[in-house]
Amino acid sequence: VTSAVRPPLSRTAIVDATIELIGTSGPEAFTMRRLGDLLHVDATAVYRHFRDKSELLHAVGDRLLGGATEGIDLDGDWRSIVVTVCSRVREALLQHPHLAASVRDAPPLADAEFAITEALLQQFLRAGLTPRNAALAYHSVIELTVGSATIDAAVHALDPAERQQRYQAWRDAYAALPGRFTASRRVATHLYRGSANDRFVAALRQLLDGVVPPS
Amino acid sequence: VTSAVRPPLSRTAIVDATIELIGTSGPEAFTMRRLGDLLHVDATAVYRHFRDKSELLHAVGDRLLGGATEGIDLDGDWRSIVVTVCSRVREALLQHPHLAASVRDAPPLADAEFAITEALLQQFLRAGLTPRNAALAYHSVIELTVGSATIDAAVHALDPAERQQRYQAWRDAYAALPGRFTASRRVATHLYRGSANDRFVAALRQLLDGVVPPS
DNA sequence: ACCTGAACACCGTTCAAGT
DNA sequence: ACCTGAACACCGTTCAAGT
Repeated sequence: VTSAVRPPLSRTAIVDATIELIGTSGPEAFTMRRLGDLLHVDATAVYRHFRDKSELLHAVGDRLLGGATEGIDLDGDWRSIVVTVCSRVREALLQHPHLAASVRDAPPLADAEFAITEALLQQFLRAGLTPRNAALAYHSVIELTVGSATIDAAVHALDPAERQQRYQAWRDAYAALPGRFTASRRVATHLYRGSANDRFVAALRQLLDGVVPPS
Repeated sequence: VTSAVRPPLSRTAIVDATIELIGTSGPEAFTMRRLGDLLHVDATAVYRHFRDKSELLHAVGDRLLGGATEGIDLDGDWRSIVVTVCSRVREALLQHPHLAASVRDAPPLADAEFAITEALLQQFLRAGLTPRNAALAYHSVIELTVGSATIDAAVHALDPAERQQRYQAWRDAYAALPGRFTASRRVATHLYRGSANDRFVAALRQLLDGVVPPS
């Protein structure tokens, strides 16, 4: 009997498997043992290729952020470009909340992060901001993007029906508040409406309007 | 020999101890076993008062966010009120970064979170927004606040000298990028300038300007 | 060179038993 | 009523041993 020849592990294969694991079963499903199972390898074999779990997550982070600046027409409307890049970053962070930790700990993650920063700063300069204000705008949009991803991450893992159910439960909670919470009761029905991504884009566009008032 | 009479555990005492544990040794030092040690009690005794770890963190979160809406003159300038409340929320999250996780998982945390939501929504309604737009504005400022806290948390834990050193290292990294990163090199010297809190306030004010264009 | 498998030092949590 | 302590089902990681 000839057994199937398994190619040796590689950093690339491990990163692929990690992303698959997170994608299918949610971020909390990622453990080294489960990763080993998926790779049909002992869990500890991964340690030959990555020093530890955080180094692996780092590599995953760079992979996921890698697509954020791909194939973008850098001469289009600057607002739209910023929205697209940030939406992609948010999407990548949503896939993997652990990623937010890597992002916050050491900004210059790797190539992907530099490319994102360059793209955003470029657009802010194109929009006519001074370098100083471009830097501020960059910090602002990144903060909003990371915050949106952080907040939405848990709900994002649910399937659509469960998600809507949870949003409804939250609306109900605000609607049921006692007397002194007049504003909450009045607004309750409008909270968590639409997709989280739409809310993010709306927020980002408003932020950009504050940065460069629309003419 | 009369042994010292230990008062029975209470939710309050457990929350106090948890905050102490996090405050002194960093958030990763918090485990149920260590909490038990600090309380001079078996780790599992806590389970009589809290269903599980996440419920305990929930209560801790509410305690820390409790001060965010205290003593605020709700008839002042609405922008300033929003900035103050959000700054306090950010400050609370910064002190205890792992709290951001509890915040994101289940918005209706408890009393403190309802009070914050009410205060913010109230101000947005005062500013003339429709309930629908007030809800959007609320989501926006919370996302920015959580994002700012998430990003700044790691650096915030450093002492000022180390912090400036790290910011300088990041500026240097961007300044040293190769040819095609023109925008990054041009803006590098302006990145991470001023205090993180000032950057946050600047971002928040710009967001508010986008929400309600200044007259 | 690359992987295995036992082992270590932890986790959160349950539950019968104690007082 | 409240807490203990053993136990369970996990973790990430190390390291000698295998091939």
